[in-house]
Amino acid sequence: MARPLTPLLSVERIAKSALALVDHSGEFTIPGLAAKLGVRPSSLYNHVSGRAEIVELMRGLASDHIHLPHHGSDWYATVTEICRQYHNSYARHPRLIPLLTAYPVSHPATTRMYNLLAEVLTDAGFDPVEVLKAITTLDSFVLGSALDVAAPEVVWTPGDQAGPALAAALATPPPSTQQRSDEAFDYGLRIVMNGLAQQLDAIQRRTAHH
Amino acid sequence: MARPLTPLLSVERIAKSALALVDHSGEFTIPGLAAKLGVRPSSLYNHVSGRAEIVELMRGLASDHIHLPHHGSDWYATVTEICRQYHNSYARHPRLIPLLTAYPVSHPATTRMYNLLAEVLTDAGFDPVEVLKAITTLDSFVLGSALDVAAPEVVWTPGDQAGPALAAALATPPPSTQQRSDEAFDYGLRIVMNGLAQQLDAIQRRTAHH
DNA sequence: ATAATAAAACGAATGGTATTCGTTTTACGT
DNA sequence: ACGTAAAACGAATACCATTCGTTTTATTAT
Repeated sequence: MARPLTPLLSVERIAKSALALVDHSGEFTIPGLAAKLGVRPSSLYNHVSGRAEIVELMRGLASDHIHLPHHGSDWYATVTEICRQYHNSYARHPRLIPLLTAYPVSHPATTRMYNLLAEVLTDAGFDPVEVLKAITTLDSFVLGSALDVAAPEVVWTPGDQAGPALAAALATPPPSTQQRSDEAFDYGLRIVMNGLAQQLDAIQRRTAHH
Repeated sequence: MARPLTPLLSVERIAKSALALVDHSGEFTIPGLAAKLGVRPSSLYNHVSGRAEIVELMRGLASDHIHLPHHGSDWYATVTEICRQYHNSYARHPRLIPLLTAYPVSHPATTRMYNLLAEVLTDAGFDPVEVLKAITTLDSFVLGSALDVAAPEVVWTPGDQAGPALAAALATPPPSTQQRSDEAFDYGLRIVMNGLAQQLDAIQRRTAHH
């Protein structure tokens, strides 16, 4: 087969197909992707440099759905919304997460988010050295929650190893895996945000005292 | 070569060598492990079922370092210590984390930890349905922090993409990656714990009110 | 228009990985 | 002492990612 009139492939088609493949099957292999695209594996290399780049393209597709809020007057609400957006970008593609955690790369959308977080937290009253830790805290929680979506943890099926307290906690039937995970995220985000608000109070009380 | 007087391999030797390999190089391949053990790849299969089992063995080695505290009277201190132990079991082997996130399996040490957490939180006054969410929150944060250790996020090297607020936050030089990560974990854990304490207050105030 | 260039597919080949199987020697239990 | 099973090996299989050379055709420049 020779060069077709209209190209069978494009970077975008490859990326979208790869993401669809991962979303659907959790697998990601070059032959598998090529088959889905009706093409031979080697053809992909005319458009992308290799597997790693395709993973980055998928990261981009997921990240680009992040819609950052405006820097409003209410830091609590703004940060909450940023985290929700960030979380959703992962939660939409749970099976992608293990691929992304393999190696870290900066993506423009992520950097934009960090910048906005830094601004909002700084304006709220956190001093620079705390801003960094606060961002890391939020980032860790969001990332961890994403993994929880991808890998429904032990807790939910501990079988007979569950003690009385854990068994009692598990007694209430989970509506669905998705909803369970969403509710857990909302709850956890509120916990973290309240912790940060409390920390901010402490800072301001300390400052006012001097 | 035939069966040697004293076996060259054992499950334990394989597991420890594999973990040492991952810790040192981040790579984990059967040929690589066999080479490190001075043995041919196929010999490993006389002791373990395959790559997946070796990963689980490594998970076990990491988890077994978890030393759970006694169920003391101070739920805040006890939960904090559990999380610290949990975190350390990951932080000791950062490069192992991506392998573990690939697919989730329950380990006895983890289940024990969940049980203890459920007990302590229940006794502290959380009702069963909240216990589950609280545990998930803590789990997500610890897991996310582990990923942060494994995959130093964008924040720390945003190059010229950093806005003024983020740049200011980054101005203070990090002593070391390890210490930066540890401090961030301590800070975040305090934030989350304070958030939980506040939530508990709200519960108890609500209960007393009725 | 035509000639040169580059794009975009393919097939074949390379090197790496996980795993299986049969073989051999030897340790161990009866 | 003998049979069995352990524990190494080498060879073979079946993937996977990637590279390279070939072919055909679109595009671009003269």
